[in-house]
This record gives sequence, structure tokens and C-alpha cells, in this order.
Amino acid sequence: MPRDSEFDPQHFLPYLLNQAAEALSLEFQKHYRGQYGMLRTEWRVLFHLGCYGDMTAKEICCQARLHKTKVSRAVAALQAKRFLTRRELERDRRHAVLQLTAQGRRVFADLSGAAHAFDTEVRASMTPDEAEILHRCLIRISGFETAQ
Amino acid sequence: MPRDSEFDPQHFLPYLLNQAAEALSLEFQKHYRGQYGMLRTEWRVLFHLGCYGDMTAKEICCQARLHKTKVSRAVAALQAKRFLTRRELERDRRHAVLQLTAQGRRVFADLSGAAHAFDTEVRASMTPDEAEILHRCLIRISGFETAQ
DNA sequence: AACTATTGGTTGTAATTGTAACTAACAAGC
DNA sequence: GCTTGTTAGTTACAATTACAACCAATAGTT
Repeated sequence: MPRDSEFDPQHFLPYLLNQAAEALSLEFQKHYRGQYGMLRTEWRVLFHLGCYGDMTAKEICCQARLHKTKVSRAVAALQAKRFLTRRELERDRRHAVLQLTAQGRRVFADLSGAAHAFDTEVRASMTPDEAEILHRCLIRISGFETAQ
Repeated sequence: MPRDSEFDPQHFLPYLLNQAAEALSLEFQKHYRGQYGMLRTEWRVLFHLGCYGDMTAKEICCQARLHKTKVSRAVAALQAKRFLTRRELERDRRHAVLQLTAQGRRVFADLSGAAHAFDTEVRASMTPDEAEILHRCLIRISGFETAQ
């Protein structure tokens, strides 16, 4: 029984978004965790490499908005699982291009298939219009930042 | 340069939702963390108590979908900060009703004001229609679960 | 070349979270 | 009253994450 029906957790966007994000993430992690013992960040890194092709850790950081330490550890874990290899650049040995191995690509193919199916399943609960608006709003919010 | 423009992270709902949720949460935590040294779960528990009135830890768990250990620790922290008190029920001493102190209510008033303002600011980036659809989709997704 | 700053990336340590095992209070069957 | 089961909540310990300090390579300056 809300005291203040004008504003409660159910109307606070950060809260709502967290609930929704958490629900989907928990559900989908069954795939990468259950099948391959991967962590969320590992899955993300793999997903990025699979989708966008070879790239350096830094590029993944920027694109996925992940902190470099998270990426660093995820890369180490994926390397240990032999899902990717690193190739140092000659012209600048600070950079290392990350590249999925054949096994990594197979895992990616499996998981991105599952991801696609999962996404489709979730979208089935909304109309195409709703899905489009949701997408638009989320993209906009993702870039949201106030002056700090 | 996407290899597979049909499906990339930007079109995968769990990923998008996480990005959006993370962006807003990070932004808003300045308020509860910066001002009061509170953690996310503490803010949530405070928010629930402030909005819905006195309740037990269990009720917060169910409503906020938080694990009991998280709530337990948040309650202990809020108690240490003297933002709430616990009152054991006589008829069943396993339950303890949680209640904001005067100080806790002041903090809640401050933060929920900030939350409201923040929410309004975020919503300013969308039309009322979009906001309504977003809300609807998020609620729906929050309840999403496949057979496990 | 030597000096400083910047960048890509790693590592150490503390803070936070997750999981499971635990305690205490109650309830039900015997 | 004595099991056995359930529930509310806590605690211990492992896994994960965040933050800061760090290292090595490069760039820019003198």
C-alpha cells in the first residue's frame, strides 16, 4: 500500500531497468555459464570479438563500456579456455590484437544462436512498435550522463 | 564494422538493458553514495521502507526481488547508520518489523526527491508515449522467466 | 640521448556479492 | 513432550568486482 502513489520504485527508471536487466541476464547466463563456465564479462568479450572481428582490449573497453581490468581478466580467462589468442603488434608492442580460435568461433556460433533465439523469445512479448520504441529508449538512456 | 549486421550487441536485449541500467545506476549512485555512503542495496531497502511503510525483511526481499542475505546486510548497515530500527513481533519472534528513524525519513525524503528529479530528467529525453511503452515493456520483462 | 607524459595493459588488495550452511522460532504429527 | 519440517534471518567462506598502484612501450621535448 504505497504512501505516495506518485512515486515509488515501480516508477523509478533506474530501479525498473535494473529489475528488467537482471531478469534477462540471469536467464541468459544459463547458456554461457552452464555450458562453458564463462562469466558475464567473458561472454561479452567473446560476443564482441565474434560480432566485430579481431580487435584490441582497448577497443573492447570503449565499445562495451567495460573497465580495462575487467576486460584484462576476461581475456586471460578466455585465453586459458583456448577461445582466443593474442597477437602483439610489431609497430606498437603495447597493443595486442585479440582473435578467436576455431574453438572460440564455435562457442560464439553456439552462443550467438542461443542469444538470437532468446532475444526473439523476449520480443515475442511485445509488438514490433513496442520493441522499436524500447530499443530507441535504451540506446538513448545508455548514453545518458549529466554534467559531473 | 559488424560482420553480421542482423545480430550484434546493439540488438541483444540483455546487453542493451544492462548498458542502460548501468548508465542510470552509476549516475544516480552519486546521490546515495556521495551524500550518505550508502550502497545500492541499502538505498533500495530505504526506498522501499520509505515508500511502502514499515515491513519485514522478508517482505522487502519479495517485493524488491533481492536475496535475503543482501537485505540482511543492508538492514544491518542502515541500522548502524541509525536510519532504521527493528522491532521484533511478539507473536512470532522470527519476524522483525523494520522502521525508519526520524533521521532515516529525512534521508529518504532527500533521496526520493533527488530520485524524482532524476527520473524526470531522464524522461525528458522521451515523449510521454515512449515513456509509457518503455515502462510497460520493462515491467513485462522483469517478470520474464523461461521454464527451468 | 635523457626526461617527462601518455597509453595499453596487468596485478595486488580491499570491498562487495553469491552460495551454502547455520541458528532460532514456530508448527504439525505422533 | 519429542521428532520432523518450515520459515526468518544470520554468518562463514568462496567468487567477483572495484580501485589504485604498477609496468612496459611509445611519444614528445629538450
